[in-house]
Amino acid sequence: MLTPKQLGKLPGIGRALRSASIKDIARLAGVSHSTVSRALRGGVLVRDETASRIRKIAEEVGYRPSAAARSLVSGHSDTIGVVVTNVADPFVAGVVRGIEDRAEEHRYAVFLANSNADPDREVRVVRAFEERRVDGIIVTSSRVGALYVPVMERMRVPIVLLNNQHASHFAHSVMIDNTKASLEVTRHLIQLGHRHIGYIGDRSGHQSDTERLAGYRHALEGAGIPFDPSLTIQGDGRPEGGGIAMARLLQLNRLPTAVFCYNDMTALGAMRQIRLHGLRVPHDISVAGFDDLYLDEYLDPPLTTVHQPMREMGRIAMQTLLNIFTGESNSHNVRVEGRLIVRGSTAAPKEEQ
Amino acid sequence: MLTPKQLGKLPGIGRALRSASIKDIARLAGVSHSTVSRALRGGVLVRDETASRIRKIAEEVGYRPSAAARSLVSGHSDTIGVVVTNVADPFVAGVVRGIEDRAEEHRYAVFLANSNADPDREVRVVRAFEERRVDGIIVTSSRVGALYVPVMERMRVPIVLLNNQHASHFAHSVMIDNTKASLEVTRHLIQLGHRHIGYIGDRSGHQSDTERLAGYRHALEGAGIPFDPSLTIQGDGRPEGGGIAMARLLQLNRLPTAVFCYNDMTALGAMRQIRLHGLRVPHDISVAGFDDLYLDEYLDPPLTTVHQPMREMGRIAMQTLLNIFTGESNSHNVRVEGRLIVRGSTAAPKEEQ
DNA sequence: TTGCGTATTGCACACGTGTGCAAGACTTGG
DNA sequence: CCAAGTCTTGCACACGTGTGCAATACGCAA
Repeated sequence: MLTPKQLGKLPGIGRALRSASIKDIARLAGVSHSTVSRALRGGVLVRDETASRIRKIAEEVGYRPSAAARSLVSGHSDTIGVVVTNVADPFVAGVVRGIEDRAEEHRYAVFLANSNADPDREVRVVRAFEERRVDGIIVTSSRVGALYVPVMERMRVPIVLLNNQHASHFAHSVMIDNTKASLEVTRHLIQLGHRHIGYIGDRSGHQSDTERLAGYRHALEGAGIPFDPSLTIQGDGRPEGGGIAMARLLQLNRLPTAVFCYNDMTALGAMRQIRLHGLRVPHDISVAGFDDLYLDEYLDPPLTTVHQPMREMGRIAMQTLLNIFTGESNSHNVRVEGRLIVRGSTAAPKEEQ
Repeated sequence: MLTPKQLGKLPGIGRALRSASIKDIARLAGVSHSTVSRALRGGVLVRDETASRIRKIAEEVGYRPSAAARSLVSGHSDTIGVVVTNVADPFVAGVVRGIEDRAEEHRYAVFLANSNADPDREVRVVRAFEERRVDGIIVTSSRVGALYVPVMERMRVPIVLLNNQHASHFAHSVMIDNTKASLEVTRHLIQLGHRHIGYIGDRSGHQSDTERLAGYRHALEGAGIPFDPSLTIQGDGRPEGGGIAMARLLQLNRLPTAVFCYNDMTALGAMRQIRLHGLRVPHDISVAGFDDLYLDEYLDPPLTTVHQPMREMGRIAMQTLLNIFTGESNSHNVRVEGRLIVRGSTAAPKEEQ
């Protein structure tokens, strides 16, 4: 152990105004800071005895290299930035977990920032990332993809979009195959015997909404069922909007016998609205969602949905950045497949009365 | 705009190997880098005309100050670290959102790291935070609070614990009043007429579990109902554990008429198990939870629970750090009150047969 | 002993930003 | 026209780490 006197050699360390630097260790070991740097990094150009002495002192003073100083000279920060609309959204939280998983494996630190779907805030967030010199950026579910183009030009920082709009303008993206998955859901409903199927979407203009609607229409078409615009209603991707939209569907003269919802949160609100109307799922109306949130199987009835591998998608997004860092690839556009999961919320329609 | 020739004066900028620094701007403006620094910071010691010329150039080259260089000299990073067990847990996600909200308001960046309840990983995470010189740390729901004591000693970094064990060993914490809230829940069940009430807890050893159990027992005591150990079963804080625990309660000779669950996730599993047994909530068994997750009111029946203001608790934790940074306070132990929310999952017990 | 090669270490500069001090330019008053 | 004061700017160093180059010390062969 170091004596208090030795510690006294380090001005400020005793009372810890700042943490120990390699210069402090150099002073204690009686060598130059260069030697300390080499001993703690490679150790190749330093005599074994000297190196181990230095390492011992470093251990004793609890030395931690300053990432800021290191990144200043190395040119990279070993840090990435993640912009999300809202971490409290369970889909987003799952994605973030996957990102962080893989980042931690490779010793990258993760900055997390909520945009709250507010463009001004998104601008501030991106500016903060620029100042912190993140090595890469991942953006989930943003509507303002265009915002990131100048950032890429200026910083030359790779940006991976995850389920974003306008992903095609970017070199890197991870997207779920919305059209195919919603085609499967709708086909499932058709196979059960439904021919009067509603669709509750997200706010208009969202690419994923457009694609899911396209899959729905494609399935109807394939089965020779005419598309009925009155059965397609906008929601907001949350239970509130799902409930309101469902209420409108329930005012139609001829009720749908099944409803496909943009996502599970929307389905949650729709199912509640159906219950409030005194109807039962799936006896009166079948309901299907999208995402496969953890809670789906605990609902009554459990929700039929599309499994979207959120955590895996987060991992892929981070892996894409890692591949770019190591130069293993220049362009990445990953298309992830969804998987239909049939549970109790969908069933054959009751007999026509 | 700058001509390509002017841009050529900046080696590497044209092809953007690194972003522009104040030295680059100084060269373009024909002044020293000190003048640029002053112009872009305060602007007080610089002639107006010079300052505006510099600002214009900075704008044109898309200058962003390097946080690393700045923090090296300033001694603070304007960054905090958040350690969570798992972001995908909706309670945790809510807290993180609150933290990030307030941090963004004050221009602090947030590092997020999952520990996955793995002590080794938690150690690595904290080491990474040390190297990045975070100005403060917030830890949620960790079981290894003791880990952070040496970190505080070494870095002198303020640490705020949120719903952690052993919070009493630390100067700063934000906790919900578990005992009082669970006392209220249990009293609510007693007032409905229940006298045979089960409790499904978290894994043993968790402080919050101990406190919630204490509130439960206290309420029973106050009503003159003897404590029956066979009605108290361990879960794991997740639906799976809640289901398994409930299955054991359902094997008792005399079934409980109500069950108070450690949290809503546990209640989710318990309710499902009750349905699988062919019984109904609340007709046969009432169920209450803890947390008030967004999905509670969309369940069938909607879940009676304790509202835990997760987002607000996150904000308070961040605010505590900010207060410490500005020297406004030295010690902070905030106790947040829960609020009983009665919904459809609790009702009077059916008539004794 | 001398010469040469190698192992070990220190010097000095770089990264980008901030700031105390001094020097120069300019203004104002007499 | 000169002196004193103010305004504006540059120099030089600091923060903590990394690294090319030179210097020194050591071992070994001739």
